[in-house]
Amino acid sequence: MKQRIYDSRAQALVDFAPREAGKVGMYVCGPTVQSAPHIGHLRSALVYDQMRRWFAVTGLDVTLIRNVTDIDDKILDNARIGQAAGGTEEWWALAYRVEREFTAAYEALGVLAPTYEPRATANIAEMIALIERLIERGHAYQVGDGTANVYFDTVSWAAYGELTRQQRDQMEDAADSESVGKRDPRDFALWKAYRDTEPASAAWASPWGPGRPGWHIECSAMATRYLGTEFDIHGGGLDLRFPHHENELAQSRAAGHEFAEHWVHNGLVNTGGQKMSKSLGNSLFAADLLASARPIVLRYFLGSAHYRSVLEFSDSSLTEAAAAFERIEGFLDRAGALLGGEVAQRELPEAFTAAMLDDFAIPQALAAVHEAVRAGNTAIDAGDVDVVLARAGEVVAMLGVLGLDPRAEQWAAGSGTSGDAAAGDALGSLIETLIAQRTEARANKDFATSDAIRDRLLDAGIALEDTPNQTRWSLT
RNA sequence: GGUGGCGUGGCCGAGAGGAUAGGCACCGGCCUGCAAAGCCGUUUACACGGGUUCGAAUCCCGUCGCCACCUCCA
Repeated sequence: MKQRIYDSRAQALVDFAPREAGKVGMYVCGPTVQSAPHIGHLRSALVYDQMRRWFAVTGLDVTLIRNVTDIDDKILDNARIGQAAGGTEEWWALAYRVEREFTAAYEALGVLAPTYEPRATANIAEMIALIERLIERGHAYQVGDGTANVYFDTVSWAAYGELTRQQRDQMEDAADSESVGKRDPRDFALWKAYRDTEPASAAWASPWGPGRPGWHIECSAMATRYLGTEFDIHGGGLDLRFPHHENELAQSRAAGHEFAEHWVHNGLVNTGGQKMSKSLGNSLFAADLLASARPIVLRYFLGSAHYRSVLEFSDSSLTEAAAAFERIEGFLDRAGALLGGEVAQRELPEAFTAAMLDDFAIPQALAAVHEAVRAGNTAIDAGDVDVVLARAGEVVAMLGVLGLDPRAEQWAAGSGTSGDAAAGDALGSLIETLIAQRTEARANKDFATSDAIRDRLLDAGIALEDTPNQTRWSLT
């Protein structure tokens, strides 16, 4: 069975075959590091993380490039706002601080580091070279007023609009077209002239004069630098289809590069049926989410809708995701207790593989996980060790592919007892003592005492579960 | 005005011409001293109106509602 993937440009599911056998090159638009990461950023990163993990499972050597846009209007604006309020942070310090917040959030979620993470400011020379090439080929121009502004000439590129199937004359005009000397309202900035209201540190020398790059040119330059003029997959959020990706495609093709063979776009996150936005006050910041749920539960939640669908977030989302995920964890715990140790990974079930090959259908893959959990639980109740081994091994394998194995090193810090190991041991020892007292009380049919012990522990955040041979405890 | 998408049971969320997706919640049963966990089972669906078909949530037409994007000194 072949890998199927939905190509946004073709607007169809297509068979995916790497351009070069055994290898896949992916470029994903990373964040503009202007303010704190939110749930949408996390979802996007996770989508491509799970894609690249799956490609690796199928035997491909993945090169994943995810950029950091660290120079942009909003970064300069936010630094200016901070300084106006009495702060001292420079735009580049702000960008770097926010970049580290993103990295921390990605790591907390178990998003693997990309193969490389280029910064826009480290690729200015490549951008300038690309712009020069576009001017030479007649697809870009410096405005005639002597400023350093350079625009892409959309009229010169007949295929303009091919990604999103838009007709040039049907597009709304840009509001700024008159003031900056564009030949056509649809033309977009490749190089933005330095203005004296901006910090000198935000300007680079160029053949047209000091300035900084436009938004889109960076991705064309970086994708080409690290993946070549032709590569397999370009991804990003659905909101980037136009203008960002349309422009990237136009300028790259106009420069004579084949560029991305397939385009993929991940869906956005809604709350209360609305896109989240700062003006609505419904932003869901990564830091808050990571503080209100275990990271692995957040990761499970973010994978609970297909990557191209809108994902709805509500107050109960994380609670529900926790309940669902704890069901899986509970099975692994029970299976581990029965089998007396680590569960050896087995082959992936057919249904799981089929789901992943079908455009990364993770909700269906999770259904396969739950099927195995249910069958495994039944086998535990029946004492059928062989079946328990098989199902548990499959569950571990599937969770591994999705980056959701609760026993993985990644999650060690965020699970179980807080504090150091000694404190954990001391707590465990205390609990075991109380459990022993309760077991004795139960043996004497002194249920008032046994229930009191259980209630006290529950108040302290420790839940007890009686099994046929032992009483197990867990933190709630 | 243009482009793309969506409307599935209390909630989340798959599917896409012919059986039960899955999870959460709820209810009943089994198990348990009682719980918890687990297992079994019941209930509640495919926005609306037409059409095609032996058969439509799934295809076609229309209507309604909702969402995203439409170029960056916003």
